[in-house]
Amino acid sequence: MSKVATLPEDRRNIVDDIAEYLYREITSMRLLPGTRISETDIAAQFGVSRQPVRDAFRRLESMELILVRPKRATEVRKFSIQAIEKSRFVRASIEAAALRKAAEHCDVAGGFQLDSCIALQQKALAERDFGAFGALDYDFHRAICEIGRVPYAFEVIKAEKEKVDRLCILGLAKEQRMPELIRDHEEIARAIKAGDAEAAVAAGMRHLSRLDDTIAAIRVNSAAYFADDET
Amino acid sequence: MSKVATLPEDRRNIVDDIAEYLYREITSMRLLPGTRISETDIAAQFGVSRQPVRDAFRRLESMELILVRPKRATEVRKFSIQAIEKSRFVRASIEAAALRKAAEHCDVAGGFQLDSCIALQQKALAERDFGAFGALDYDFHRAICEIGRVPYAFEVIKAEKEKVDRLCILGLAKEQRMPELIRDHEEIARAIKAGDAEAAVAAGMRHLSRLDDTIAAIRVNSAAYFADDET
DNA sequence: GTATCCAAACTTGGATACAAGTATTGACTT
DNA sequence: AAGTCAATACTTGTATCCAAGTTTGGATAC
Repeated sequence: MSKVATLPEDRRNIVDDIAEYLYREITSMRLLPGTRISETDIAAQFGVSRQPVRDAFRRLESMELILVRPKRATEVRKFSIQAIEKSRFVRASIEAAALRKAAEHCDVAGGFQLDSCIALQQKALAERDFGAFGALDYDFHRAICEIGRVPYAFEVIKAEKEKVDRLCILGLAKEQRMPELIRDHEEIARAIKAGDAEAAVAAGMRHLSRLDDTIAAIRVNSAAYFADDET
Repeated sequence: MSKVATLPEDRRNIVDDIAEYLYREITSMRLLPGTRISETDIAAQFGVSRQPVRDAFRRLESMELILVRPKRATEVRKFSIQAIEKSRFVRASIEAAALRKAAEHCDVAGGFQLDSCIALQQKALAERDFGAFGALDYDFHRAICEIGRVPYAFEVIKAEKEKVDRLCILGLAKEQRMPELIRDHEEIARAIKAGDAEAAVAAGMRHLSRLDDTIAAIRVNSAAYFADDET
């Protein structure tokens, strides 16, 4: 009875807490790439032993967010040009496939879902609510996957997006680009609703490529956060 | 001096050994889905403490190969219909993008690389060397990624392929289908060399879809290895 | 003043001991 | 004989201790 209710919260280990904390610190760039972190320090900070911290480190290591160097030190992983390239290729490939599926399966309800995302996004921009704007961008891309009946595609997009989003925090003048992004969404929605897969993919790829020069600029301005070669 | 030489082998932890061992056991289906494995047992088997085994378990858990249930037991993860669908969608998406790139960038050397793979594969089939046949299939898809100048794409394909390959070990009559697969490869190579991206993608997708009925059959014949719902 | 070398402090890797929860098996009661 | 309950064995989670290697800083020799 009550066990069923207590189980979910009981499942949350110390490891989960620490891993989630570090994940947020790193992906929000409060912990910068190259920063050294110590199992002992984090353990003391949370008032636990090193063991759960160890497990949390292992989890973040498998997410490629930290670099554990045996007997040496553990540090927040720097950006890798190759990793970014791979991530962007994966996301573009998945997004293209999802767009084709969406153009194929879009119905009236789906079209309305896209339009409603865009309208809310225009509202958020007008109100300068940039947090909501980002969340709605999220929703738009998720809607595409749902319309295409490939909801799992968004899991991949989300994972790849988060990798690059950490990087983009370093960028400037994001607000100026938002109207452009909304126009992209409008174009994508139009193509999907028209069932024109190729136009949807073309618009989608153009949308994604807008990040390229931003990333290139960050790579120059924040070279210290980039690894020299892949380790 | 000698330190530099000893470091690479020193980097190999016990954790790596255990994780690799378990990985091979699971992906080769020597350890069947649902089999319960214990940290203590594996530790005794390797003559080490539970600590490195724990770390190895965490690594395999993040690869979704095992399911660690706190205080209960750890077992080899069963197949999930949803996970298979997702994996196949991801691979198809990446492969389609790689094929387009390959058709765009293929030169004489690239064409020769593809033809040589196919020739060797025909030889392997004639000699009934099925191990070599599988390895060459691997090489063919890697060659496509290299020709398309997206080598990292193969890392994704490889990861997704391994997930499904474990499943396909349960299938039967793989040899009968090999000539069909070679003809697919020939068609793909022809389209790539001709620079016809859409034909290459079409042939590639047809190639991948040959697994669909095999998987459907396995799902019926080996229902015990499939999870009821996603956990 | 500079370079070299050694020692101490800090890092993670691994082993052991204990804690907490679950499943199973046995005895006991009905 | 069947069902219930409790004890026991087994699971993973956490804490602590020791081992091994790297780095860093200071002392010493030149």
